[in-house]
Amino acid sequence: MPQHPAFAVTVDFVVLTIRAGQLSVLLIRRRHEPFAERWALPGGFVEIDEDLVVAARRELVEETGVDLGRVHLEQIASYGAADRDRRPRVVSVAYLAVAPKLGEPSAGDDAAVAEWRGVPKLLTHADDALAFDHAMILRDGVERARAKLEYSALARSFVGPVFTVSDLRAVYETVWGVHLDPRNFHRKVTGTPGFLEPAGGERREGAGRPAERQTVGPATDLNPPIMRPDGPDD
Amino acid sequence: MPQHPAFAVTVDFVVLTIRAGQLSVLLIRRRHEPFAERWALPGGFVEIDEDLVVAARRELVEETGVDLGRVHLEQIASYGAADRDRRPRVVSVAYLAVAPKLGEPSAGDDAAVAEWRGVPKLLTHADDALAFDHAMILRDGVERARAKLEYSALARSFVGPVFTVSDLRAVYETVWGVHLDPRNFHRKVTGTPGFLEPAGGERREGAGRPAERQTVGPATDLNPPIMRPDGPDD
DNA sequence: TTAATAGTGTCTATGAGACAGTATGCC
DNA sequence: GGCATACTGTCTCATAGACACTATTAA
Repeated sequence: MPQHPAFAVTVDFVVLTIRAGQLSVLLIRRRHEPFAERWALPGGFVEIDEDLVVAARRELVEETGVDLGRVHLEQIASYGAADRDRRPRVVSVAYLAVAPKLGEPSAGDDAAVAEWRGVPKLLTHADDALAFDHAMILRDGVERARAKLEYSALARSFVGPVFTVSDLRAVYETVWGVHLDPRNFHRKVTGTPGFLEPAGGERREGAGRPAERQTVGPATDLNPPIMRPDGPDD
Repeated sequence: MPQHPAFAVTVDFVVLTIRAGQLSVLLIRRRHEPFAERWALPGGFVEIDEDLVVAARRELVEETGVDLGRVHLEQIASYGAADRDRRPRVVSVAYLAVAPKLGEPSAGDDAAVAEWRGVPKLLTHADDALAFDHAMILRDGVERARAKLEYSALARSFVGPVFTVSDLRAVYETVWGVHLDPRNFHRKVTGTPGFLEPAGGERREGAGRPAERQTVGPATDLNPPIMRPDGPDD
């Protein structure tokens, strides 16, 4: 039997949420080399007997204090180019989490700073701004989220348990960076069986007619999908 | 700085093609423990300075003699449950390849046998039939291929450089396990700009009017997609 | 001629996008 | 009242699915 080359395995997290009307990702500023003082996705080394997702959650808590409860979580991909890291060979498994507004992060462990950063601005210069190949991971994660809004019920993961159709529309508009017709959107989401359940009651917010409260229905897929318009328009 | 736990990293390949009118996957029968004599996806350990995709191609050639030229290739996901393997901790990165009819495989290296196996029958008892967690990997790979037929030009990867609309329809019918209306399918694929380019000339094959020869166009995405009918019907 | 496959045309139902109009709140 | 937001209805256009029909071959 051959000797197996010894790899280090890391997990990295793309945690997305919407803050201040902007698609945001949780970043840390690295305390140690390599890439000390550079911004990076939270993550770290997997223990030898630790499941990958467990490791990802642990590192997230250690570095940012953010505890993902039962939020949506899925694997993005693995990144293992032979020259991707300055240390001995590393393969990194990236995960995507989508959550409603979480608490403020608090830096800990290997992180000097932990905070939410706006995605649109970050993507324009991510290669310069982020450590390792985290720019690519971020792009893949954001694109995954954007794509899943089309054909899955992922959008509900960005809002709390009770929300309105407008809240949901804001998710689509924010993540896609487009403007959607409120009337057609309303007809679409309320007409998709199992996507929304009326929660009863209304919610007043500033001017205008109060919106009916909604909660999540059993549907996990949208069929037919909500088509994404061609490109950003705002 | 902490010591990094030493992982072994493997690559596994789900190579799909259509043989004898059936969606087929390339499997090997393992020569060595663990899971000696069991069927498995081709794959093996990644060298310490080797890119993941390079390793996957190398292992495929070593074990099956199949050399993927410029065929479609993408990562499926990584599989790293802490108890997934009997050996020291292993994380496996799985790749999907889709190719037109390749040569006959020839067993080599760690493989006692290498051959194409029909996917539908395999999926019904994959957990018993395949080593490690390769049943899950196979399912994920097949589902990825099925999904990508809808919105991408992946179907062309199952056929040679010159083909007919019927060939392409056979791909969809075989991979999805459904029957499609030949007339609507023809209208759909010929009406999607950039999907097909007439290659000139025709092809006679048994009875019936000869089909016009086609070759691949520049399009990589299908918009609107070709919708997959509800379920298998043959 | 018959059978088989390739390709075109036509009808209908569905749904997306545009947008008028109504309901109900705040100022 | 004026304005903003929520919600409903209506129109049009595009397209998927069903299927009639024509075209071209082999047997």
